[in-house]
Amino acid sequence: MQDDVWSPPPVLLTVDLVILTLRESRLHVLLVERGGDPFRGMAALPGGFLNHDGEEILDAAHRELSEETALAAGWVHLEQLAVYGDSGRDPRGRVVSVAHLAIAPGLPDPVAGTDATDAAWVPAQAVLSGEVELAFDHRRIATDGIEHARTKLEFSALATAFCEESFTIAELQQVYEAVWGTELDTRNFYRKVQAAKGFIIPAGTDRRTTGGRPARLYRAGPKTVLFPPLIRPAPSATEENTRGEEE
Amino acid sequence: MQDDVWSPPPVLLTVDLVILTLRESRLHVLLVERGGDPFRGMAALPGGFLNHDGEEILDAAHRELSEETALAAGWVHLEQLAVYGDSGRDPRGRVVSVAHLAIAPGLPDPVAGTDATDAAWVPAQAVLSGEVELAFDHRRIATDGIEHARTKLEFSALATAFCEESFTIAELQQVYEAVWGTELDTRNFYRKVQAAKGFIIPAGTDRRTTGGRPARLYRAGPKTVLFPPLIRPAPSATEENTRGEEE
DNA sequence: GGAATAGTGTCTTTAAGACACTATCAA
DNA sequence: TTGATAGTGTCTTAAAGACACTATTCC
Repeated sequence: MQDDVWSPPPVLLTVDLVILTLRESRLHVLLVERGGDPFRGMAALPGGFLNHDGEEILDAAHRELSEETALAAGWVHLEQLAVYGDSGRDPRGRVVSVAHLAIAPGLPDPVAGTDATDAAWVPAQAVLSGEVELAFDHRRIATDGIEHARTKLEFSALATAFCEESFTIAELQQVYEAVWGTELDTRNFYRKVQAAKGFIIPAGTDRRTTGGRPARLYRAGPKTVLFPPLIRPAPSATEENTRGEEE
Repeated sequence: MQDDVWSPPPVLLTVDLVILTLRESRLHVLLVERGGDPFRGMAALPGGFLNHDGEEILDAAHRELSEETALAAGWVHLEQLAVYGDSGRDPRGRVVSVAHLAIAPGLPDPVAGTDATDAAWVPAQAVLSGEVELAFDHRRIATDGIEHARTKLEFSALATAFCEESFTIAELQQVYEAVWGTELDTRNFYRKVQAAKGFIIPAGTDRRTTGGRPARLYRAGPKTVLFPPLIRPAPSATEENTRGEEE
């Protein structure tokens, strides 16, 4: 079946990042303009090759993240999403990408990174709808990443990763509304976030004001698994995207 | 930052398989005995390198699966789990593994495959507990795979992948009990599987008998997403494994 | 009739959804 | 006092958990 001198085919590894944040109460993805071939000039997810043979994949993701966002490494949520390795996905050869999901509070305008001539926050909706074209299979990766975030919001405390260290319940609700692309009932939302013990805990006696009654401040609690979860409302058939439940 | 002639470090890609099945109403994992170095003679997950540069990752997983189980490719559930690429995980160098989860109905005793001198079904519990030692980081991969299956049973129709084409509700309950490692209330289970419309549908007028009242037969329905889901009971603190909910 | 397995019905509790009012601040 | 934002309470419905009996077959 295989030669005596057969040796496995090497591949090149990249990390690609779906970096999500909220800007003006809407979900945005960070995209870069590709500075080199292939797909020069086209929008793409930030990412790049491993630096050297010993670099850990997660370290590479952190490195790319800080190159693109100039962010303190400890403060953002970063997790592996999936591998994309179809043989035809990169014209340069066999390039396998480990996609990561990164989530951060409202970020400043990005700085141009090493491989990018330009970087910008783009509304997630523009990527999902196909209005913005992406290089490689990056639209698929971005779509998977956004869907992953939407699901994880239901069962984990991920939403707090979109917030500053302390935040109001109204701000937290805006996170859910922006990521899910729905509107939520304030009263039920208050009830549910407080029923999930350990999700958020009061942050001192601090308050903040913007004209009306001052809001209580909270910070992320110790629990990462929400119980009961905050199930997102089923999209009402007329929505933007229908969840595929049929086989 | 990088040389003019810098080029990205190549890595070797493997696929590893967490193959789950039910034997004697207990969850089992397929393990092989390694026939070559490193870890010669130690138990490991089935898997191997990509065959040639153009081979798709999923195809490689299917190939390894049929090499180990001699199974019709179309009948098993196979999905990507995650990537394991820590630089120290393989003494041969930088070997990155794409782990897959495979689930199949009760399988015959395995046939020895290409790289394996022996293969055997091992109770999942023996792997989770550490009673069986695995090569590389395969215990971690197997643990992640089992946990993935446990969670997916809650929200998807995955359980039917453990069953033959037609099955009884009692058999389906055994799947849940074996994978979760819990006992379930028969009456509530009947109610819940039937409340999840599209999960199972009656299979003709067929019945099967084993001494008592004949059972109705069902087959997998069109829905892959269960609503309402079948939430697994919270492990009661005294259980084998406690779910980490704290950070 | 008895053993064995299949299948169902009810009550209570928990959580979700829908819905409208009160509270606290600044100007 | 008005405008703005924060926060709460109730009723109804859906689903989970606990629990015990009836149904159909073979012997």
